[in-house]
Amino acid sequence: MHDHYAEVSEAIKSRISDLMIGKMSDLYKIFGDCTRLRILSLLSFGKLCVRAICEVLEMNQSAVSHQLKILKDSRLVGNEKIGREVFYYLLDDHVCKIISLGREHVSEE
Amino acid sequence: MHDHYAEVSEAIKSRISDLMIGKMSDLYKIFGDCTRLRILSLLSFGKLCVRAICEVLEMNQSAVSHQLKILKDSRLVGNEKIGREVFYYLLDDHVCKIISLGREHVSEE
DNA sequence: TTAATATATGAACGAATATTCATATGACTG
DNA sequence: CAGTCATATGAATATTCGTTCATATATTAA
Repeated sequence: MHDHYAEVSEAIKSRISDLMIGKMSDLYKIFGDCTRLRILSLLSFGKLCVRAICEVLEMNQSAVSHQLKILKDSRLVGNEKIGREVFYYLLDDHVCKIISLGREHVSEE
Repeated sequence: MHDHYAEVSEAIKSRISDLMIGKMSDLYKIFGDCTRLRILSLLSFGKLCVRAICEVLEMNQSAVSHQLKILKDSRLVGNEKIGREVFYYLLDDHVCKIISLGREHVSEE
């Protein structure tokens, strides 16, 4: 039987903390849904109100609002109410970078 | 009522294709699970066999193998059989970059 | 050959979650 | 004020998905 202690202990040292892993996987989960990704991709163009997002995505307003809430709770987007419309916009630079990297990756297949 | 046609049409033009969005969200889904992320993080250290991964993660061998299969099917890892052990390793540079970006993001909170 | 070890995999189960429906709130309009 | 429009949200439903259990395959050891 092969002894794994050496490689395992080095691996443990190089391990990212479980707290960090949890936060990171939560972040990726956000990106791991078509609707949210389409919303983020749209918002990389600029500020849009909910109805505009629904029109482009051809989706139920309720579904879109639910996902916008998730994006807002995770602080990836912000919003601003003007009259009875609510405009959403990207809050974080990493969003664009992460989307770019993902796009690069799937383009190279 | 506000007219959205201008902003919506610009948004549509800037939109990533749905096929692309689907592939991208599939990629992020992979990262959106603690177990898979921990495995990828471990493998960024170097090649490891299944049992070593199980030991570090303190997880069921079956659970780990199932996740390794998902990682392999999505071509993020490769493997090599030596004797009765199977060693897994990272296949793609984007993996490390995406993990780095995610780590940066969650670190800045 | 028999036993033990390393890994893979199908099925079952439970947990997480995206969408829809119904409805509530709040703002503008006439 | 009454009606309409924009958005938010709780509940229900359906589906996806991670883990476990049982078991199969393959390799090494005795």
